[in-house]
Amino acid sequence: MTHPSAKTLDELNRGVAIQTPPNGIRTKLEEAKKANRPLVVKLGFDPTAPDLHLGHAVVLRKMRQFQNAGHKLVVIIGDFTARIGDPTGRNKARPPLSEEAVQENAKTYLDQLSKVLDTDTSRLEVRFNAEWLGKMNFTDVVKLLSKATVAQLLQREDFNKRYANNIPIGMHEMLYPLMQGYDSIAINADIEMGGTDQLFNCLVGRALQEGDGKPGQIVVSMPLLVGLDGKEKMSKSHNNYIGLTEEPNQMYGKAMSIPDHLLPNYLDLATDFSHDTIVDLKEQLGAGTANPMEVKKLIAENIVKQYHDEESAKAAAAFFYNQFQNKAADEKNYESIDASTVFEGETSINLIDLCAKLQPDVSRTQMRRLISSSAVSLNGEKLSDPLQKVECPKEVELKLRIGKRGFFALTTNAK
RNA sequence: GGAAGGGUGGCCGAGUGGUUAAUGGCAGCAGACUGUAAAUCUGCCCUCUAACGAGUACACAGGUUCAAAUCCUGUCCCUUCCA
Repeated sequence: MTHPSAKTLDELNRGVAIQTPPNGIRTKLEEAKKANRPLVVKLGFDPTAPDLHLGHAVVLRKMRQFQNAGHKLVVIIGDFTARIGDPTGRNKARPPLSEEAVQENAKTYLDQLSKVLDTDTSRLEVRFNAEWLGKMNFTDVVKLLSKATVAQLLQREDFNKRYANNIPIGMHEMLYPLMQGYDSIAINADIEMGGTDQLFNCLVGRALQEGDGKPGQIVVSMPLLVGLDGKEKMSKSHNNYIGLTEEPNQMYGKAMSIPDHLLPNYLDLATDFSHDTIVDLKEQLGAGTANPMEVKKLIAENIVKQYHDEESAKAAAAFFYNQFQNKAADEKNYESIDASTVFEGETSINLIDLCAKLQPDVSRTQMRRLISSSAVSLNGEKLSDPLQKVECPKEVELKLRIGKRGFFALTTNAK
């Protein structure tokens, strides 16, 4: 059990968007020290979306700091919610998850969490909320419901908005904050973590605990990370995310696609550079003395390093440079394809047939358009006629490029 | 149960009988340029076809018409108000 030194407190407070009540972290730390026990820090997950990304990592990294300070994390998998299913709007066919699927997802979570957190069971506990929510009978539920009013729930921004705009709000949706709040009672949470979008739900938890005659949890909200599109928050549904388990090259490339204006934001929320370095880089960006691209490269490499290792990060940086920045086409990395699988014995085939086979996901109509807009090149030479014949390679391999990211090398291995 | 409004391409959103595969915006893709898969500009953006062209598409099922996303009937779904 470490003592809440000024340094620890400082670290824990840094980067937090909102903590309720103010100075709550300090209060809790002191409480814990007095009682000589670790704090219980809670974070909830929906078990239906097992892809964690850098946005989640903002919260996770803060939680890691709590771990380092000797406190205990409880990750709650909302399997009960998933069991009910969500009949809202378009996603009608979202079947309730089976017991096995939930377990499987939980395992996936743990794998991903290990990228940031210490997953030693003495430091991190995983609980399923069906454990307590599943046991409640209707009397319990109604009792829980009586703790909140419709007006209170309508204060939540998205409910409020939807109500004002005639967009449906399911009763069960209004129940979610209460269920989530009840989780806090069940595990005696001292602190609940989340993005600022979770503030409302977390506060409900605090209120419920107090209504239950227990000390209310502190709510620690981390800023939301803006996604690669530079607009929406990072999320799977906007497809603007970098997943924690993505391959180094992809991670690096995606990081290079963040808009320039987001750089300071990413320095703060996604890198583990020292505070001084971050301040320095931000200053240089502001003053225009640093090239945004170079800073972006630093960020990209740092991100890959965090979720893989130093070596992969360097390799990814080199790969990116070679593949996309280097003008010389020769040394790029091509996916090796056995020509016979494409040519199937023919000595030559149409360009469009060739491309269609290499990228079967793209419809032929689309491929035709791609070729016409000169997105395809063969051995460095742009081709724009879909019907152009391509000879089956013999000794020398064919280097075919489709769009920015399709690199294929056709070779004849046989014979 | 009653009344009113609504369901359009990945999303938002025009269109209320006829060059409408359907304006516009967002997202996506490509090209140019560059400082990167940033920014900016340009083009593309249902499928099949070498092409002429054809096939699907405006909740679903029918109907009227030379012609329907657009009119009629029924069904399903959503929203609001009243009970």
